[in-house]
Amino acid sequence: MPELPEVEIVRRGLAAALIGRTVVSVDIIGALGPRSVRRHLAGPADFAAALAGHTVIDVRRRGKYLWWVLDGGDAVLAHLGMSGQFRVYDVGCADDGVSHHAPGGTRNVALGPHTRLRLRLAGSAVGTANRAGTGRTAGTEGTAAGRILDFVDQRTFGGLMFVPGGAELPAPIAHIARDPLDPAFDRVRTVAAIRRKHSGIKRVLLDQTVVSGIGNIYADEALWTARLRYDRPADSLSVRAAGAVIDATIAVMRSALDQGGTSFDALYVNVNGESGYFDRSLNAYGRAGAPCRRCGTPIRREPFMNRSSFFCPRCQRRDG
DNA sequence: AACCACACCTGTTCGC
DNA sequence: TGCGAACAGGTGTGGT
Repeated sequence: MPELPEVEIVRRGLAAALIGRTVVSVDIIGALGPRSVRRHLAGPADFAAALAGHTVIDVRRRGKYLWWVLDGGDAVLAHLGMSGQFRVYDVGCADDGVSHHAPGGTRNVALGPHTRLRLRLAGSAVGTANRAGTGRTAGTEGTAAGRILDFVDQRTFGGLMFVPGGAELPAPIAHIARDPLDPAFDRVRTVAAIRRKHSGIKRVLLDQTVVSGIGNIYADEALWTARLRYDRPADSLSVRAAGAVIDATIAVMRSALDQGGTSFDALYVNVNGESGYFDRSLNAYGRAGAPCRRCGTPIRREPFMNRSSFFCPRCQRRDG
């Protein structure tokens, strides 16, 4: 499931693939395609029309949301939900792609069963990638190349919307707190916010208005590292303990980022369809019955918030 | 105001 | 063999 590290991998892939490119067309695919733009209240046709003709100038992220900054200061806001993917394909010259034979204008890339949106982009990235000594000029590679961007989403929890004037921070996510990997993340304020909550610490870590980007997997991993059980009251934590939890989220998410993210199944892949490897490093999540890597006690799984919590019943304590 | 339960959604797996 | 239940879980909403 995509949490912050996975979304950041996708953001980097999108930045490389989209910046400097112009949206030529937007196709909304199949009966479920409109669901992927359901949060765009003006409707699918309006979404497609609003986006066409715009050039992408940046791709940014906050927590699990990412957005494309468009020329003119508008934005396309996206969330992967549980199973959303962006996939990038080069399809040769855009000019010879205008004779659309297959539905959706596909020339040589088949539509997958869960493809909800297909964008066609033209133009090439210009500018900063050009480095002295490479012997290449930025913009040469891929000039006039056509590129396809598919939004694929099996469970349709994800989606895109066009946000006028949303370049700096799209209004629909103004309530989302900064994430721990944000350079402007305020650790002191976040620790204080955590310690004001009477809920269990895991519930607080999953509250995107307190700190964003953390989902079920990395919450369990951070709590294992900090030796806290999921239901430990947040307002019972010392400043030091709450800080340790935050530091643990940072460490585990940075580590996952270094390994390309966590993949349990085909639901998370990068823009080239490749999986990450962090699942081999997990200490708690998905390890029910397996020995705790610290003390050997079998990891326990308990239902929690319509999902599962994994923890070591011996070295993760509810009481301080 | 703070907190909590639940709906939303599809494909896979499991038990009967 | 077939079928329904359980499960995966991030987010927004509405109720307490």
